[in-house]
Amino acid sequence: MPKLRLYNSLTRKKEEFTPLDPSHVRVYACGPTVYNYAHIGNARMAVVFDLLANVLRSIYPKVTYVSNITDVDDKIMVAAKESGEAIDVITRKFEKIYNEDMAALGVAKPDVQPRATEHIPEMIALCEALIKRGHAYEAEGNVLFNVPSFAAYGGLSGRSRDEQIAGARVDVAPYKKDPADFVLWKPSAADQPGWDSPWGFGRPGWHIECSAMAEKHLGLPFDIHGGGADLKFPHHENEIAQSCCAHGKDDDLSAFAKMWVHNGFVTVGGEKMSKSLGNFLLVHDLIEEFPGEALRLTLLSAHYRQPLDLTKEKIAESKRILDRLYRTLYDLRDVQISKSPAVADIEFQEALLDDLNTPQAIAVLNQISSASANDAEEKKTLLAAGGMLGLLQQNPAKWLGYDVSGDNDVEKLLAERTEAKAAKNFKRADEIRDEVKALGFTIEDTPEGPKARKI
RNA sequence: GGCGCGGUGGCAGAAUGGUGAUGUAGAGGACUGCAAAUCCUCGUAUCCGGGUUCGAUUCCCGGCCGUGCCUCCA
Repeated sequence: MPKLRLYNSLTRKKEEFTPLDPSHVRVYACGPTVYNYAHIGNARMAVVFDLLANVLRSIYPKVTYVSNITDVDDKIMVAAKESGEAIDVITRKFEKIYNEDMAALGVAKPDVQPRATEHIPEMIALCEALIKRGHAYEAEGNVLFNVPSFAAYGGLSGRSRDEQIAGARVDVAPYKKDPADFVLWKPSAADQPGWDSPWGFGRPGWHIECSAMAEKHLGLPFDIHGGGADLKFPHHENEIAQSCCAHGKDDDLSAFAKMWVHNGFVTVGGEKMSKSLGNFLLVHDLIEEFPGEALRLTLLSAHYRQPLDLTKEKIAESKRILDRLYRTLYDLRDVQISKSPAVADIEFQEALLDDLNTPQAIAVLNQISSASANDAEEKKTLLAAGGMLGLLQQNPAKWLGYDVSGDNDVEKLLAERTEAKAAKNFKRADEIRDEVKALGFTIEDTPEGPKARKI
């Protein structure tokens, strides 16, 4: 069986992936907090783990991929106050938009997409377990995780306790036993979202929801936990602390998830997106301007751990690459193929199995597209390889804009131009080309006659 | 300040201790009435300085530059 190699953030090494249970691979990736339109950083995470799930499915019989929706968070409360909309209206709205936008990028919905608000009892149970084991304490309606109680804390991000304190710029709440302690549960005012708990009316802190949802839907330990690189600290560090300590695994960082996979950032203009710079790129806007598939290819054009600087020029270039690949498929449109094979191409597969080396995989895809020893093989392989990457599954004629049926004006002009050409009236033929262009089409003369293509 | 990542052709971007992929842009050519597409050809690309080595873009050390995390963040 082919083996996947993945860079494990926990060990800082590329490792061979060995599932805990080869008959059922379990993956969790931190999803979005739904209070605004998804930006391209959210999209990169979704595309990367969608691809990882595809690759795992190609070599293991069963894969469960869980990615959550965080629908309780102070940022959502702020957004609600600003817009005047109810919190659940906002979260449902942006959850829906998130899923629609990701679908436009060819991202399949995760096998399970749990909502934080539907796992409050599990979070409360985790808090209770942590208190019982002496890893958490109550103070003024808060439940706090006591960081010094977990000696292995900081192992994922490589931070010693001294460094954390030295680097801390946050005000330390007076009720904290230790400056590094973080909130598991906090009190809510009557007008804030909250749930009854042993510590009064309150709501979860930021990190506990992922611990609860991952455990509920995958069981512990599970195989791979993923997310954006910025989540490593403190979010993932704290997830590990909560989940390991709640189950008495005080000395084993991998008792929660065996491997940690982090995707790199998307930058705009060489800098991280931020509100102050005003350089946020939203998926919602980009897919108005470009096909979602072009954006997906752009997101896959750099290795997932590398930073990716996204520009519109780059998306446009991806579009041109897809044009060429779809043209290859269009040229093979009459070639009959049997069902696509599970393994597209050995080199292609090896590229992806080597820590999801998508640039290499795309290079192989290009080679397949230009080297055509056997048309049926070529078509089959392109479709299979493209499918693995979430690309090339559309109708080539439609993608290329050859589908002009029903446009009588264009068809009439094409016929007229054919006549003009037959009469060697090239002046008129060129005029018609301009007229058709004004209608939004370009004319391509082919052995089968002229074709209009939507620009 | 602490920790990390990166600097490869115009641009994007892999890989590698010994002929440096792939794409895109550009140039030339074939084909075409002209185009488009396709095909062929082309380009003095591994940040700088040391070290290890028969050999370094690759490994090590030191610079310089860029960027990220340390605070909400995918």
